Amino acid sequence: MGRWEPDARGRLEKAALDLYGENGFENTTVAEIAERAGLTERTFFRHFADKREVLFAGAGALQELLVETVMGAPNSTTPIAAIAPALEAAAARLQERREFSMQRQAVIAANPELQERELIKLATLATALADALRRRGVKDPTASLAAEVGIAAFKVAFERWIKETNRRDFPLLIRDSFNRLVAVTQGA
Amino acid sequence: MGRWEPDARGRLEKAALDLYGENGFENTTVAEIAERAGLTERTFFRHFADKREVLFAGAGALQELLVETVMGAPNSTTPIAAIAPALEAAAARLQERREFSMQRQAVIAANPELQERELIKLATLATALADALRRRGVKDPTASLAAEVGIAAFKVAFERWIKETNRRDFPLLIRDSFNRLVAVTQGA
DNA sequence: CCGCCGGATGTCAGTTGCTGACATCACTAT
DNA sequence: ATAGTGATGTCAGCAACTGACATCCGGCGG
Repeated sequence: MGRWEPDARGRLEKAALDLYGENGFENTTVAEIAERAGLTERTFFRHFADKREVLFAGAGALQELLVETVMGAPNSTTPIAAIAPALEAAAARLQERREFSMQRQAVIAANPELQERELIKLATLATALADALRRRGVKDPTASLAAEVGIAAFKVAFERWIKETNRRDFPLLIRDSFNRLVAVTQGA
Repeated sequence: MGRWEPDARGRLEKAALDLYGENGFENTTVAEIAERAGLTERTFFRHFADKREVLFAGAGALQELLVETVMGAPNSTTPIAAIAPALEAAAARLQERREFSMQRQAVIAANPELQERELIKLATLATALADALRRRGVKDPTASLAAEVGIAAFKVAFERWIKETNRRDFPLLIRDSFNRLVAVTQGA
């Protein structure tokens, strides 16, 4: 056995999510999170850049999944046809951890600071998507536009997935968003 | 003449923008801003919720403009056709204060915290747009989708407007974004 | 003309997020 | 054995933000 209990980072993530849920984000101090995880405040900040970031540790993996899926699409596909499957794959990934996703989203929905962080993470995903498209030869501003629109579709689908009582399939909601997207832009 | 120099709020806004530009957002303390404006730190926080908000005071007016323009569109218009002119009007408004808009954007571009705030302001605009559409009888998720897509088009056009050396007309860039949008979603 | 009230500002103390510098201590490679 | 490495602890300090209370001018009723 090592010198310390293993998975300090994971303990901090769990303690933070639980405390944010129990007492709210604002009423939770970093010292409390660290204490529940059996660590010190200073150590928390060695693992996470700030008090919010602890909820967004998984964003990197999601970005990789998106980019890999886009890059793996057949060469002939249009930008949207390359992006949509990537977003569906990401949705499936989130659906695998439904409990966690919902607990996390409830915390975020209750606090504007956390919403800010979520938005910049989504914007980062959009940038990564646009980058992937450009590497596939798509020119700007088409690449940026397709990426931003894709993320917009994702946002709307995600909100529906969370809000609806009869839990529909998340990737299916993504597909539905894209279908409606076509209809909406037709009527311009 | 009043008891104090007039327009304390305006002085704070100008002092903040200048100092953020001169020394960077992080290297500027609220005490410095207040001092330059001839006020105290406490007074700064009475006018603005936090250190970032001082750069986003105009967001409310922009939102009103958007909503009013959407509500003023003819009854028969499609969601996108109602939104696009609103965004063009907003673009025109920003273009009127080109100097200010650019100075402000340079400061925001240099700091992630400010980008977060900008993103949540844009998200608020999207919510307001969706709300306006719903009041015009557009159902969800079409309303949310149209609003989010509209903001996406705005973001891309704004970035182009700022970046390009040969300053093109901002509302025209908005229109161009929407046109490309149709093409991109066709190819799904 | 007097005194009271209201609103914008100032003063002060306190909490909390976050950082830099340095210490500790098991584990590991030589 | 000894030195080095990496994760953690300790401590001091800055700056963002807040609540409580004081101040002070202007207006307004009497």
